[in-house]
Amino acid sequence: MIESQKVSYQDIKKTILRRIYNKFWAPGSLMPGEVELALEFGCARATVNRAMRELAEDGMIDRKRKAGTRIKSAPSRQAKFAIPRIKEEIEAIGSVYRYALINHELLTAPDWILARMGLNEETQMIRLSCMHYAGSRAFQYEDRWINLKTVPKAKMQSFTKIGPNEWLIKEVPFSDAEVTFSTINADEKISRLLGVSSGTALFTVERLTWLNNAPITYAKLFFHAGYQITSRL
Amino acid sequence: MIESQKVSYQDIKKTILRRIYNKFWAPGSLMPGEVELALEFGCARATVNRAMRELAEDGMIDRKRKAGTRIKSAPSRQAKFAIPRIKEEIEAIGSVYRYALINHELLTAPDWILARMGLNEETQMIRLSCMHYAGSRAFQYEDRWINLKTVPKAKMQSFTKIGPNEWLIKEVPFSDAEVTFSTINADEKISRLLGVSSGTALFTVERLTWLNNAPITYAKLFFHAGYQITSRL
DNA sequence: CAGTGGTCTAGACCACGTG
DNA sequence: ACGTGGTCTAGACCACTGT
Repeated sequence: MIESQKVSYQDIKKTILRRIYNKFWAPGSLMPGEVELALEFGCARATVNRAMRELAEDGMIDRKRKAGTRIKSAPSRQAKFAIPRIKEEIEAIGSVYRYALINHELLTAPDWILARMGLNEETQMIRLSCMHYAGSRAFQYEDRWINLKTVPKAKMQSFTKIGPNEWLIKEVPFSDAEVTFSTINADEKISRLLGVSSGTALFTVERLTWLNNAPITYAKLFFHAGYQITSRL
Repeated sequence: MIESQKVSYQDIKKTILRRIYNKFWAPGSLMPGEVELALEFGCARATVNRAMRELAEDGMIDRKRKAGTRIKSAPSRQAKFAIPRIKEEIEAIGSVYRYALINHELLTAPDWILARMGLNEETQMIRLSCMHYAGSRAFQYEDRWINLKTVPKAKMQSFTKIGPNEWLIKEVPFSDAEVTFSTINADEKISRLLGVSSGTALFTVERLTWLNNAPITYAKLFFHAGYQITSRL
């Protein structure tokens, strides 16, 4: 048998993974350096580098200059969740997406919002309440705050036909975001809007975004009963 | 001014991102190819390639051979959640981790578990019920199923001192996993175990893992009231 | 078929961090 | 100080896919 093919970084990844599984290298121990592996696999160091870089991204190994590369004793794999845009999520399940604005007001942000955004001076914001429907079923209630200091042009928008999320995605780029998953018992108001009995456990997502340290928006999303979010890795 | 520094792929990433923000290239439109950009930035194509590859991973652009690279009209950024190991999560907040086994039985898996794992033949499994405490506070209730066909050595484990999660991470590598976040109202049994009133909204995580298409384990985790999970991106 | 991204090479220099 | 990973280059060939 002659190895006619060039060695690909993916082959190297697989081989290294197999060795980790088989404890060819003990968890926590040092594995050979890039030069040595390149020699062993008969390829360029850059190829080994790419394989190992991706393994590090996947949380299988720890790399440090000078110290070398270690097998993680407890591989910390990360789940990646695509944060879906609600319109697409609903249309993906074959339902018709419908949006309704419930309330729209201009006001001075209360302290808890300022704190949540890391602000400490009086700030004008827009607060929106809206509903998102899948066909005739209530899908999500949205409580949205938009910082007018960062996004002044939001003042000119009525948000009657297009939801704040869609508008913001189109109009305002963001550099950083924070997403929080949690759960609450539906209160009187929300249970009425979502058509569930009071006290029902609801999945909630909070989302904060910034543009270079300037807070753009805060949203709390309340999903219909039974909502779940899944990820493969 | 002379550009003395070499151009790094990170600089290129930033520049391209800025251009996307500023709509220098319209959303949905084609951006220049790697060769052209390499010329513009005065660097090697490989450098541009790395920048663009990462932007594609981040969900900012779409790349296709021959067709070229397009700005995504709706950037689909992904949130990455580190799936924490409970012991570390508890110790990270400065509490003492304690584990307690409630029940341990060997049985033939019921149909719903088989279906969930994609199996269709009678299978022996171990079912474990356990609690995880942070100091004196109940933190999580775990309902765990382990497939003995894939992990026969689990039969020899008592799981009285070490939790199934910790044991599995150490002993059994996995190739694929599926994680689902959802929420339920606490039933009588679980509310008692977690020390909350019946009906309280609880955050739940379901986790399924495989080793090369062979199902290893299914776990449903019920967290204490108020639990949340956060990610920055 | 031809154009674009995907990957590999061989060599080089640099930056970080351990000893 | 020096070894290891991090990055860049210039060039090459390949693989996919739109036309």
